[in-house]
Amino acid sequence: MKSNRPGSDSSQKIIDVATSVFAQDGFNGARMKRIAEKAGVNQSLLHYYFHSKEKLYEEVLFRFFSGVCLSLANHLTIKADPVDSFKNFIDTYLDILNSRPELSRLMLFELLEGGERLMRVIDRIFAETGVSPPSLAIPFLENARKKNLIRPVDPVQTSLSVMGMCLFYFIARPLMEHVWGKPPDERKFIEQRKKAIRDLVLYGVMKNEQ
Amino acid sequence: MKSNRPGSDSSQKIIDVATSVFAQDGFNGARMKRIAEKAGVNQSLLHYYFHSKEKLYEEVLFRFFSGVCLSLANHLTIKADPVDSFKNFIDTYLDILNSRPELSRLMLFELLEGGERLMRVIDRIFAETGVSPPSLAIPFLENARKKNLIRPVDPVQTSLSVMGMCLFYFIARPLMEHVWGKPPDERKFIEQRKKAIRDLVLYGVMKNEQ
DNA sequence: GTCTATATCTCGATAGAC
DNA sequence: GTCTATCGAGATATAGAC
Repeated sequence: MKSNRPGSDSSQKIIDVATSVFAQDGFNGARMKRIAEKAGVNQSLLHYYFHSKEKLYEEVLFRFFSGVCLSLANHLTIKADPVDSFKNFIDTYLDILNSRPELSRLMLFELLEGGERLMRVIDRIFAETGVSPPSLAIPFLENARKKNLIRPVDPVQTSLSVMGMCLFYFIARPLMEHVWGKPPDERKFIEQRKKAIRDLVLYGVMKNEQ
Repeated sequence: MKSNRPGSDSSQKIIDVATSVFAQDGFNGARMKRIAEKAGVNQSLLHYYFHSKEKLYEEVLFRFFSGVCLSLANHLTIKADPVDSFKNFIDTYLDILNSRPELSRLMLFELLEGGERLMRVIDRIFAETGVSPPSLAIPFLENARKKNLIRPVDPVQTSLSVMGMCLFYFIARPLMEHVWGKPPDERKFIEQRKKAIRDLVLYGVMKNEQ
């Protein structure tokens, strides 16, 4: 299990640890020393493999978001019933955010820092796989629209709304718990979150008979 | 207008500049040197007035969020018609976010860094003014609920949804423009954003006759 | 590939003159 | 109150032995 084996996998280990450290502290807050320590390798190995902190970070972003996009593309399926499609979309999105705590943090740190590096990564992913946010989101709205089940909503606005609702909880959790109190059961809370977003997107808060 | 006047207002100038620099770069990314330069004062003045970077930052957070809470409390009014109340709530929230670009960035940087300092600041604001997120949000839901106009939604879930929808646009703008293209008129886009959030919260995407 | 040792730089903070 | 000068810590990055 030690890293100084022949045909060493130190490089992969570094990427994995760096992903978690960058997600925890952001690019500015992350320390190369800490990554080396947690990976159990010498600090100069990071430079040997990845040249600089900047390059290491971009490699982390690319590998991580490639994986997420693939996972999203695999799990999102358009059902016959548009309501089922929405349900699947939101559930999948929240499940992925929940199973990879790094995702929301890497994404928001990047957005706050301007997002140039993430844009480059997204372009690269799109060029290699054909997957992009619009290509993931639009079919669901068009499907429902064709069947005349929904209002003619703007896909950009709706995407912003759904992403904001889904992402925000994972970022705001500590503050939310401080202000509203800690929910007794975290797993149950996620399920409630899913249902709340689903119901809000589909029906809003108004009573049906209104 | 120079800073070395008697009865100098350098202290206020430093706070103002520091607010914008911390919002731009986050606590870790911000540089005391840059704050001093942009404020047109010597770097050691920052330490003379605020002792340390940490203390300066907390002072920035407190003054800024106090102002925002006051502004929110002033503009939020419960109307006779709950639909008008919601409209007012969302419009006010988006207007404030739009008029103070630092707000969403300071808030999200704080959340990503754990939020301990923001929690302390919120407690302090609550102790001094009685204003807190629940005290701002709950009356609107209760008002509508009493009149039996809305479903019995969870206030925590609904607050998370509304805040997420409102905040996300201001953070994701660069990426959104990269992926979906730049909207031709920014002011118009904000108004569309208001309407989209309002309609989604009230009615969801489903057609009324559904 | 992996290590030790170190160069180089930048940051936050302080001492002390004025 | 405001300045100059500087300290000491800690960061990224590199040189070179093994």
